[in-house]
Amino acid sequence: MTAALVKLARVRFAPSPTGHLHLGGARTALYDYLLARQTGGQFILRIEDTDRKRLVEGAEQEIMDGLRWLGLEYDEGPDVGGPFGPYRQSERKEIYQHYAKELIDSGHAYYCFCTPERLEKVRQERQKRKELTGYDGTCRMLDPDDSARRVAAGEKHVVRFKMPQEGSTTVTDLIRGDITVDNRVLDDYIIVKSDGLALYHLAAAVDDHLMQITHVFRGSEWLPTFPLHGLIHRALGWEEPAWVHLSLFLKPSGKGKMSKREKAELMKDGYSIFIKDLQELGYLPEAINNWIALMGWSYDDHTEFFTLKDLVEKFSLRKLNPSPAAINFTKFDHFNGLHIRALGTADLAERIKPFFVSRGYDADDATLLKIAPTIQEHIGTLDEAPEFAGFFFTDEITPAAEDLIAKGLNATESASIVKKSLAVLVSLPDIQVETAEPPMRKLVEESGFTAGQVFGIMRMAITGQKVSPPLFESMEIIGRDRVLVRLKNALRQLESLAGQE
RNA sequence: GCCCCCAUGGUCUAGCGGUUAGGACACAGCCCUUUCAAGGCUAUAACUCGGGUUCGAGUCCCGAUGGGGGCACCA
Repeated sequence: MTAALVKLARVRFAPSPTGHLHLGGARTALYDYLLARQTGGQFILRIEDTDRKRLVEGAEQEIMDGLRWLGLEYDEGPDVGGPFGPYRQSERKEIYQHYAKELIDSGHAYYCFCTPERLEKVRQERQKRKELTGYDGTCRMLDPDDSARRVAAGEKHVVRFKMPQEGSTTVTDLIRGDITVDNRVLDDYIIVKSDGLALYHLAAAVDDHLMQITHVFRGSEWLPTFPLHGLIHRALGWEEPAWVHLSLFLKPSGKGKMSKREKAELMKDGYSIFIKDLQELGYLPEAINNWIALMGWSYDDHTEFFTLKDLVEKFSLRKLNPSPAAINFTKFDHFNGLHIRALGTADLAERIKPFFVSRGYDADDATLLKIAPTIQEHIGTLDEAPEFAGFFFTDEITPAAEDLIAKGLNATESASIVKKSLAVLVSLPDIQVETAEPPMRKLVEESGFTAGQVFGIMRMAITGQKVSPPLFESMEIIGRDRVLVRLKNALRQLESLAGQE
């Protein structure tokens, strides 16, 4: 009901293609998507590739693939187009130059001819004297006409934003309120590099304005340059978007951001902060969305299970939390289990298929459909499916003889159990759960052994595993003939062991 | 060093001046049970510290401490 009153939001996710799409980026994109969908506005993907040196081959594609896999379809972007394109900053060079010129003409920016070497020297000297390390303002004093002539003559230059030298600047963050900074600590930031390409600060401001972005979600690492961004909009006479600085994700211990080495270490535990890895590790996009949505946002006391659709409905800027959050993979596992169990049978069957195939199993759809419900409550990630249920697709079940001996029994007793079970099963018209289970339970009662002992041996004989899906359901799927063969093999092994007793 | 942000159990969080400080994950125990799970129940566990304001502060203000982030012709 309020949605109709809310202005349609145009929200952008603006990653730079310098690496993998990770949890932090995914959460930003998720919030972007949620606000856009909730208000009936647009979700835009903009690639911030102004730094040509840091480009990583394939990164842009991975971002696009990742977003789609997560279900975060964008309405405008480099590969889908849109009315405000191009959506790659490297293709918008002239646009930025136009506005840089405008800033220079209006006295809000100036040309700077200082070399990187000189800058570095100044920085070091200032550091030694424990002064602010910002630009010393040498070119700020130059006569604009002179500067323009030097530029026209082809002299190498950058463009700097002219920061007010007195007073303070106040910018407003939606979740943190007003942030006021002394202008003296602000630098005359470079906004156009000597190669003519704009730096983030200018490019993002220009694009956000031109693309009519209403809300900017970004990481709180942008807080220090936040005043600059506000000032650029103001210098150009533009209304600022609503700024939302999201809290950072900390490593599981809560102490700092994850380092490169720690990211690699994580993989050993079956975790990763990269979306692509998570997909391969058998996590559901639904679970990722649910989990990261709750890291920095909350709904109410009791609901924590959310589908994407739920989130679109329930998301609110008001409930965003400014404090940093430690990544908790254990909770992620919990959410993944929840979402696996929420899947329909056919859906689950389809999703586990690639994991069987990649393990070399010839997994057919019909069988997959049958085993899906038997494993649904038992697996935490999709990639556990093959190790848990691979025995459905192979006849190479080779349990070790000793593993066929039930707890508290010897080989002779265990062999007799198998023999009796075999006799019961052979006598049955079929091996359906309803047919096989009652007589087998009767056998347990009459034999004096425990259910655990009898079914334990059968489980090992039939599945080759100590842990498996429910026994009778598994037997039905495997089929009578194959079950009998596996039982007979087990009997043979046990008898040979019994002979040695 | 300078600047900025943050602060409720181990972790994610609810709380928006008066609550037995609520929930979730994890952990422990119990129930269910042919394994592993799932599910149900129970338990342990928190307002960083110090000053104010107020009849009354986890909640408002100031300071300290701690944690995080930033100080590039990267984003």
